[in-house]
Amino acid sequence: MQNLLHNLNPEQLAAVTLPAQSALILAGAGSGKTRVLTTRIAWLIQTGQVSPQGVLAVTFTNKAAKELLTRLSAMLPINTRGMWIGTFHGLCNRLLRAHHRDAGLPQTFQILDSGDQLSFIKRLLKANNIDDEKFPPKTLMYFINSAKDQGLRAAQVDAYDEFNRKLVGLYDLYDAQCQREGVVDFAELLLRTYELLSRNQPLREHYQARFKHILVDEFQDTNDLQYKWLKLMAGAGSSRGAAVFAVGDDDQSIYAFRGANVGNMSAFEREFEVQNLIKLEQNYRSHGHILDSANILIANNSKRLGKNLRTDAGHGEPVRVMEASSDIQEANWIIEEAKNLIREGLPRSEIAILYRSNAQSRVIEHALFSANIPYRVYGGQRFFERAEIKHAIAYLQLMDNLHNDSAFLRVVNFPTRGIGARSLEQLQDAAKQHACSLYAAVPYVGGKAGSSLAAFIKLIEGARFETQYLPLPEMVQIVIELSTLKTHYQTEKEGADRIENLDQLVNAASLFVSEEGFGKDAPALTGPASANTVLLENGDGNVIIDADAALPTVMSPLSAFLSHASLEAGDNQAQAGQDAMQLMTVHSAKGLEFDAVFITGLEEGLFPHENSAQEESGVEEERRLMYVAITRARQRLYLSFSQTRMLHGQTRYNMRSRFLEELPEESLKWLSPKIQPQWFGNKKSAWDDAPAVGANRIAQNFNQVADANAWRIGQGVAHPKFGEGVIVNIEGSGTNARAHINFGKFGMKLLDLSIAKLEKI
DNA sequence: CCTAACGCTCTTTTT
DNA sequence: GAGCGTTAGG
Repeated sequence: MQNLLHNLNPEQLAAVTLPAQSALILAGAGSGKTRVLTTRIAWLIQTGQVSPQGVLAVTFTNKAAKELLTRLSAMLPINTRGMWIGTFHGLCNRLLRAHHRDAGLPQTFQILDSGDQLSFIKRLLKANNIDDEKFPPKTLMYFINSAKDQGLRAAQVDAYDEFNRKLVGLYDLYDAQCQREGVVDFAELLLRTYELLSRNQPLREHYQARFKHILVDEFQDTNDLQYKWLKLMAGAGSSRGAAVFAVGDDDQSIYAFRGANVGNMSAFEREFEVQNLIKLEQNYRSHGHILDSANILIANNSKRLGKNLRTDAGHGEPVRVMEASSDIQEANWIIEEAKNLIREGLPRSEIAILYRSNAQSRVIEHALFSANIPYRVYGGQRFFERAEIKHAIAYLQLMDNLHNDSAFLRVVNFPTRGIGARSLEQLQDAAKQHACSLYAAVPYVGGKAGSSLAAFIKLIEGARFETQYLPLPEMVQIVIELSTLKTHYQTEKEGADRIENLDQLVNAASLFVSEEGFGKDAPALTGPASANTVLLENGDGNVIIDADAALPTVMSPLSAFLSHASLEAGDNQAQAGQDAMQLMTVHSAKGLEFDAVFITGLEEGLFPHENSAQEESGVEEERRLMYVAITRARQRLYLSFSQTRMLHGQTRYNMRSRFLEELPEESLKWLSPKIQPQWFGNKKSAWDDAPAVGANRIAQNFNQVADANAWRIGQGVAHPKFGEGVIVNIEGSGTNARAHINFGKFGMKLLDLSIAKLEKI
């Protein structure tokens, strides 16, 4: 135990050894958050305060869960199997598998990833003759997901107008169709579990009694439903409730756009009667100038719990700032600086290039490629999202659940077997008429022996029969062959990579079987009974099976593998292993750290992003994003922006980011001359002072590119409706040019210069 | 029924 | 500029 607590600083020590009460740990960037979390669990177990079975630790990503588990097994000589450590979704999946009957789900229910969900919705709209111009699939998807993320069923959503009433109706239809097909989206995993536990008292009490300590990572990222879920799981309010140990950083809350609610932190303090609030403010990562920049930047945010990072490291190098004339020049500059760093002895993998949006990576990649520097881009397509893998998985899904229409439609004519749109339309009509799945509807549409559809059914049935007693990897192998996916890609000229990936899928299945404890001889389609299964009597004399840690107790290897494929989309790293520079969005950099970091594209409209600039809360989230970006750096930090940039095939002329003005002068070193733009006189908003713009360099630069008659930044204009205003920014060129114009009391407008009736004044 | 050409959109992302 | 979805033609 001595060495467990060894080397913790006083705050960390205090957090790790807190009594069994709910606690909120405000853990700043680089303050040893994961260390505290793992040591806390190890300490609780080692001191006998809790058994491994009594621990529930929740994370957001599989990566974080895995890291928790590995670091924990290094600390503790015990089997970690008894502990429940996983993502919200992974844990809910386990619960729903074990209690599928109580949750009203088929045993082989399948999980829709976001791509699946979108095509599911498109299909729903088409089947119900809904105009997808008026109700775009993405809008509906967002509507449904955010309702579920708040814990609301269709009936509970407040429909305040005609449009919303329609959306609610579609939400209801959507849920019904999911139920019919035996599929569940990500948010549903949580909502279903929440409803299951709130309705089923014996079950709820069983789990509440079991988990004495609940630990939550990245608490600032929880949404409303996850918070309610935690309250239920912990038995909040009851005297025997679990101790919830929540670790988070409100300054790193960057996922509000997908439902995360930082307000959960203060709600937690209140509702869990938190007596122990501990701030971890000692930073072990960054040099002084970098940390000062982060602290001073984030101080511009109004809604904060308040926290200031400090370091014992010296000031270190100043933060270097560069203005480039174009995005291409920006990329070339980055590469020159990176070469210097590499020459100084930095490994390439310790240099990261961050950007706000993925579209920015192309120019940088091109420059790196020309310079012959190995690099790795994060955030590309994941393994399980590749088309060929999705197809193979769909065959398996269909075999596991014949009513999964999404899977049916994906592969019924792939590879092509002469089943076209017309036959499928008929089939869909028949399915609707008989209220059954597409698979079951085949006999109704002349699925006579010999027809293409009948042949397809025969294929699926044959595959089921042939593989029913085979271990999972063989099963996958055979399905890839029988489906003719392999031969299809063999005849395709670019198919070699795809075949390689299909082989990888068989490997993934083997790996999954050995890692998740599915014996190689276990039958693939039926779940084996297990000695680990815990049986309990509930009040009605019914039996509750505790969903214990090992998946084999509650589901078949195939179902488990399919869940795995949806819940863990797999690595998206290209050529791992090589010492390569790291390219990624700021979002995906969260949780990582590097010796040297480049933050690129620091321009108004890009970072902060224009879609976030409308509301103050949007700008504050962008600022937190910038804070996350800065705090990734250990020793060197470079900031860059460009006068011109190609975006969506058009040249844009952006002002430099307001965030640059918010950094401490004394920590910065400008590598290019710093031109003082007049519109940054105050810190409210970059737009506010726009009318004061006179001749400035960006405008001049714009004039060099465009012809003399063109509109220019700073030009005063008159509009028939909005009156007098001034051009603040121009994007695009020629007939596509649009301008941000500040019309004073009418506010900022974005007008098409070739359409709007504007006069120069 | 299948392929090629056009036209629209377009943050951030994990599960 | 690129990827997707729709439409026109083979």
